[in-house]
Amino acid sequence: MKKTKREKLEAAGWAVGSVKEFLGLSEADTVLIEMKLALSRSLRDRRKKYGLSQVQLAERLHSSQSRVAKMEAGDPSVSMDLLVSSLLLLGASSADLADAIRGAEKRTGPRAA
Amino acid sequence: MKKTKREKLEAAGWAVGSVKEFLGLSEADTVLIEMKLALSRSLRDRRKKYGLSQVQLAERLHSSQSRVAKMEAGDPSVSMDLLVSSLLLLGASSADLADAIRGAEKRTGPRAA
DNA sequence: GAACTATATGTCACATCAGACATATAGTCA
DNA sequence: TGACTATATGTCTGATGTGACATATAGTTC
Repeated sequence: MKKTKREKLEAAGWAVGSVKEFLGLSEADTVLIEMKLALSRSLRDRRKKYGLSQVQLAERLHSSQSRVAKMEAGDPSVSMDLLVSSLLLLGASSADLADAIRGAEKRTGPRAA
Repeated sequence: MKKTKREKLEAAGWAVGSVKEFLGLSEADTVLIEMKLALSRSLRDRRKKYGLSQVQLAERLHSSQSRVAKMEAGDPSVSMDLLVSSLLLLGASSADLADAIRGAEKRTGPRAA
């Protein structure tokens, strides 16, 4: 079964080195976390840029100070949806979000691939 | 966090740019939906590019065919986290995701990612 | 020191999302 | 026709995210 699936994959055009993307679940997880952290930093930067406290931002988001703190801390209980919608409510454009996300590739050491 | 029925209508409609005014969606809500739709399209494109069925993709994501269908349909029950992590498992890079997201504003027709 | 502000952390009830399953629809082919 | 494949849709239950609250920590001003 698995052999068949893999054969189909490679026959469909997967580069040999890229097939590991399917198997490397933890690698995808890492990139996802990096993306969230990038959005977290972007949120904090944007909040400070407008001179808002976490409480003031929470009011604007109809949320709470503790959740804003967790958003900025990259807490696992914060979803990407919440981060993105919060950034949008702070005036970010989709291009701004794209910029924040673009550099979030996984980093395994001092050098980035 | 108010959504659900609006998103359901919108996801079913596909005339996103005009639905915003029809339903009176906020700009942030609209952009978030557009971003999710952009990721949905990107997921479908990527799956087809590798010649996978929804069932085959579901197996690799450790998910189900119905959820893959909902992801690609832009169903409101699908989170951005799920879309992004699925794309990452399909080999997308953070730069790929940035590209998909960047054009998600003021879009009125389909486009490949 | 007290009082005040800003941020962080832990917990909880409730809402939302997840995978799974059944089933419906649509297209293909013998 | 019927069998087969791919995709879509509805719903259930367990898992996860959310806002709210209490409380802790840190810095500032008096």
